[in-house]
Amino acid sequence: MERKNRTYTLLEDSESDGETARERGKEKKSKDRDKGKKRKHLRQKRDESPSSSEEDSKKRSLCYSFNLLDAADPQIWISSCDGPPSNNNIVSSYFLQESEPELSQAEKQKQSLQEVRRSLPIFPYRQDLLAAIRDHQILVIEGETGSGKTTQIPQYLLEDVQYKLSGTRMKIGCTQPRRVAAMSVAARVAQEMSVKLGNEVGYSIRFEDCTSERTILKYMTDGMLLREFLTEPDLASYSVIIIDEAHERTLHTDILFGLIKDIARFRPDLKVLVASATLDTERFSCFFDDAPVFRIPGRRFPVDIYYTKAPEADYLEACVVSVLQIHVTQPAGDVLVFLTGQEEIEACCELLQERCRRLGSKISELIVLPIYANLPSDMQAKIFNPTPPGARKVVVATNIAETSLTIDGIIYVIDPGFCKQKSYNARTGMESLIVTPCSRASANQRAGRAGRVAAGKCFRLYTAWAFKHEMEETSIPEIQRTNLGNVVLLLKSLGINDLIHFDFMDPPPHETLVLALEQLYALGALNHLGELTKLGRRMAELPVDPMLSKMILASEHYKCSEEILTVAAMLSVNNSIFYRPKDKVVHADNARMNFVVPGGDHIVLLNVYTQSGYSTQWCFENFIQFRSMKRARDVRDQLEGLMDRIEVELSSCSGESVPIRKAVTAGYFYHTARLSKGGYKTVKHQQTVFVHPNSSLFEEQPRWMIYHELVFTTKEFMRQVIEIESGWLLEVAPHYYKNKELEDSSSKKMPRKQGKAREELG
DNA sequence: TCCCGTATG
Repeated sequence: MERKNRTYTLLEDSESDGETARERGKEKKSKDRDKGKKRKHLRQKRDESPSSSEEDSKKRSLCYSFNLLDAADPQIWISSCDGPPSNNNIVSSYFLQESEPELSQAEKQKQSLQEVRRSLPIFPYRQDLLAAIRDHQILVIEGETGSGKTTQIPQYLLEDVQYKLSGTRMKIGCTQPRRVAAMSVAARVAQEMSVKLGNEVGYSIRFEDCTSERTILKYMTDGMLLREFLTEPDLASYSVIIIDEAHERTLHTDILFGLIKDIARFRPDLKVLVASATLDTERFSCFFDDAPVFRIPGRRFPVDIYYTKAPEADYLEACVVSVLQIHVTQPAGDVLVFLTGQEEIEACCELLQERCRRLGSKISELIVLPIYANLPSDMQAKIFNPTPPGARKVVVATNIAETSLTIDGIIYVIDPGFCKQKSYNARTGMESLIVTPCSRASANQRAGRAGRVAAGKCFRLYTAWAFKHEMEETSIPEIQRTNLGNVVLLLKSLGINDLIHFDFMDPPPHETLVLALEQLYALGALNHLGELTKLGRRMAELPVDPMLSKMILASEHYKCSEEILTVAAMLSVNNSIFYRPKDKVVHADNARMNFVVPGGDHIVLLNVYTQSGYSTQWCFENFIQFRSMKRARDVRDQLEGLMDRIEVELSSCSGESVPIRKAVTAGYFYHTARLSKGGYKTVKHQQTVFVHPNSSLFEEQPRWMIYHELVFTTKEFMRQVIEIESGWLLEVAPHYYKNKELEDSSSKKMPRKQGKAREELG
């Protein structure tokens, strides 16, 4: 195993920081805590022969980490315990991986665990790290994957004498971007500390709080800590907050940055650690008032990087050929191919299988396996099966394999350099998902996947020039690519009124904030001064988007809260409820048609939920994603549990459609479209939009519709629509709609099928 | 006429 030289660097600029922090501390003690204040395509050409490029000056050698313990890198994936094993969420567990069949003495096991701990790259830095944490309130930790930072730093703190002596024992909180990471890391640390998971060491994720009063170390998702701000705006029960995987720049992590930087000012006793992979640590340091950076190396095997000599036009074909070349010319080792989505992956797998069939016995066995988030779990699990001797495994993946899961045995990575990226246009309120060149950081992450178990090779299907000049250094942070309605409501409820001047590390587009504020005002969540109303406060209690929240609150008036809770839960997973594999499109579409009822897609979703048998078998037969159904049930249960708090009584309209659609309208009146020549026009922006072909109303043409979301793919599509009557708009939002707006001036000529759906409703 | 990259509360 090759290791990079261990270098210890502690960048220090702010000599007076400790001083001022202490002074602030004195100030704080004398005053009451003021909680109210808180608040190009890269044209590509494949190398003729990847292995023959020794002389190629473009060949690079990078080192990447070998990772046993990092949060983002689960090594073994097993089915979760609850429910049938085949179709559940896959859950990782270091715990099971570590437990050996021979039941030797617990003592012996404990010893070997401590040996493993001492062998981690971070171990030699233990004392310096503790000293740095003692001397600085905020510390940026640059730790490569596999350094052990996620599991070890909290333990070092807990073992440290200083920490033990520092008065009241308060919690250490450590955030992770993903649920599985929070769970598996907590399990690992509990094992290392010989405590029961949920006692001293626990985790907190949505739907699952595995902590107790004894918990002093809590791993959690970043979104969960954000929610905790609502009940504890100064995080008083924490003495240390660790923001892990900060480089991923998730929406929630970015908001946490601003909030934590703020509370750190009047809580000098709070220690903040921002842990990130290499890259960007200077930016974190800069944002946190020049906080020092502490560097820890990781463990890694070298990965040779190969580029193409010229751009390649057809990267799918290039992938297929590259895989086959590796298979024929390279020593044993599995291959990981990064593509952008389900369709590409299915096409690639088909091509590979077809060519292998044609080559027949001339080549050894090639096992081709797809993986993407929407693939049913039992099919996902196949990628973790060990490759039989003599065969080679090829995993064709989306960027799910970039951070969310790790496959053992990968030696070769093929990277065409693209990914699908969501963007949000605040002027139209439209989302789009577009294939774009990925960032250099992303490309390096992909390459690193080849160097986990041994030295590896990464074949980049673009030129070294393109890598250097056409790719961005890092990806655009999520906060700049997404609708912020939810975030704005949360910040408002934390008492942060001036969002335009909120301390964002990378501020979102101005229009995004303005649209979010505008919509919250229209919903009645904000008054004309931009302050939260009573309604707004109730809306903020629910972990859903503002319009959905308003819809739920409105359902009380229409006596259909039971149904609306279901609709809300189903909408929150709607993009993946119907399973539609390419080879069974007809069957899948027929199965879906069986659920169609009049009124629109929301009513269809309600119908699916009502009819759904809680079994994998039922889901399989009806082309429904079991995982999504399970999630919908979880969301619904959670929301139902919150109804008390927001004072909504549970009631049912026995599935009658009009009250349900009126409640939806009360939340989504901003999303109205009216029939016009050649499609629909949104009422507020006069934008031409179309009914999505998957909609139950695709062939109907009701005059007025409410859409759940607007997405641009090949056209401007409304996804999830219901039919409404224009009069309802005046009923639910008289402050927003004028009678004049709703007059039908343009519809002298009625389209063929107009009104059909309504007749059926009776 | 479709196409859902990945997460999260």
